[in-house]
Amino acid sequence: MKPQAPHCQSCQFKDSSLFKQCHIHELEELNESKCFNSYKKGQVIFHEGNRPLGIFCVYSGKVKVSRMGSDGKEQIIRLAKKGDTLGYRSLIDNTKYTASAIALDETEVCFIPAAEFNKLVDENVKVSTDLMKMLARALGDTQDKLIHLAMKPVRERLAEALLLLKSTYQEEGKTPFSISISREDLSSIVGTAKETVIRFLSEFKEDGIITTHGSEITILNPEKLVKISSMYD
Amino acid sequence: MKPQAPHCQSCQFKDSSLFKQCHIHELEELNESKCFNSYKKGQVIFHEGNRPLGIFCVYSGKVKVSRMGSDGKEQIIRLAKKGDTLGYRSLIDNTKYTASAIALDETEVCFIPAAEFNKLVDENVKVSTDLMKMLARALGDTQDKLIHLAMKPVRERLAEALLLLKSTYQEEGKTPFSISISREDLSSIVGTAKETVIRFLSEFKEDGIITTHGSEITILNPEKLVKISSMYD
DNA sequence: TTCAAAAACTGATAAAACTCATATTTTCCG
DNA sequence: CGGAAAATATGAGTTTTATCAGTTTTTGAA
Repeated sequence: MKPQAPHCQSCQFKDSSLFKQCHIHELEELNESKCFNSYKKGQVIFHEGNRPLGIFCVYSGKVKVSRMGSDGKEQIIRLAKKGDTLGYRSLIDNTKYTASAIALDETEVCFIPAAEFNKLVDENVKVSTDLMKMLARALGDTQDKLIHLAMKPVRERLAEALLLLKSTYQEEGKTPFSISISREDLSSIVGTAKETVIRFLSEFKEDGIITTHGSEITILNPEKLVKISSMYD
Repeated sequence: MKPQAPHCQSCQFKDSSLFKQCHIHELEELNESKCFNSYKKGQVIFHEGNRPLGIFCVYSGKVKVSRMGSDGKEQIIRLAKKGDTLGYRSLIDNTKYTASAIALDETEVCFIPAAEFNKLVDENVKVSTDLMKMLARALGDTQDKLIHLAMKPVRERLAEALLLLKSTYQEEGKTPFSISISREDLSSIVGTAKETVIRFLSEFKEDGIITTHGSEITILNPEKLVKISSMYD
């Protein structure tokens, strides 16, 4: 029933992923060494503290990358979607994973062993340049998150988080945008308590900005969210 | 009176900076194109919103990299010391500076034009590999900051900030560590209000962990700071 | 369909940190 | 050295957000 992984040469992300600059023979080699895997909602793709053995390419689904505090509180560092690369930072830095990657949906992922990845980066300058730009962009994004966490109140950060979910996961033309996400996960993106998230979501509902059905949130008025999120920019 | 910049070939950081893997002829070329500058305390080295024209190498002094909120609140993203590279993220990402670099002391900096930097990165794989690792490490550091900001209370973050200052700026053998830093800057590292910083510093003083003379803070008991900073790790 | 578990929601209270006001000390310029 | 400006320090009161306790709704499996 589950769709098999296509060959890298015919992968729908071959022209948009980190490997878009690869030659055909490189894609073939990639295809030989890669390993396809499925994860159910909640399953761990890689775990904080483990040594990276390669990198991951998301083929379908949604993934959260997050760290746990000792008090059980979770902070989501990044959201990944199909076509995204996971786990490259630790591999390059040659350190253990500092965060875990967990499937938010039924998710399919290709694993590329470190040896193959390193070979590719060494041999293809275009790939290594793209990788560098990816790192630079990720660094910029993380700095933005840091700034907003430090400077914006929860209401604005929540508005921003909803817009992030929309810009990350909205499919072409599917309007209005809807997503099923637990209040707990949402609070881990925003960096606050789940009750606080719920309260502000209720406020957004009263203002007609969103509606909810269970854990499903529908964004009716993204413009208002933009206005709220950038109140102090 | 001011010491002149030495040639890159005999720079004291030639074996520890980003350019440690350069050949002699590359260092010579670097030396030709570089431009040496001095900055007084408070002077801007590069400014948020401007386009990067190259990268900076700190030769002496201390630099803060920070962003301003519209309400005038500042968040310090990074502290740089002699031997460190500045402004590379924006250049690689080909975006405007998202933060400003400001001298915290009398500071000397070499500027390397983008063309020269890019040429070097293109031609010397070792340099580009090191640059990639630098980005990966910076990303890891920033993620750590994000997590701590989200999860740790101010008291712990302040202890951490003091340890960061110590690990960044303590000179070989100079014990106990002292640094002159405004409470305002310290609060911009921690991500809190300056009064809050002052209150916890007073507490640390009462506990004999630090002493202060004006804006000079001396760390008497770093071990206690470690204990405080990792209370919930 | 039903029921139990999980998740969403609501309210009350407490804690952490911010703001504002003001006193005191330090800095540094003339 | 003197004095004004800046920075540090402290106190009181307020705001924001967290925590805890409980209710209602949703979900998913028997």
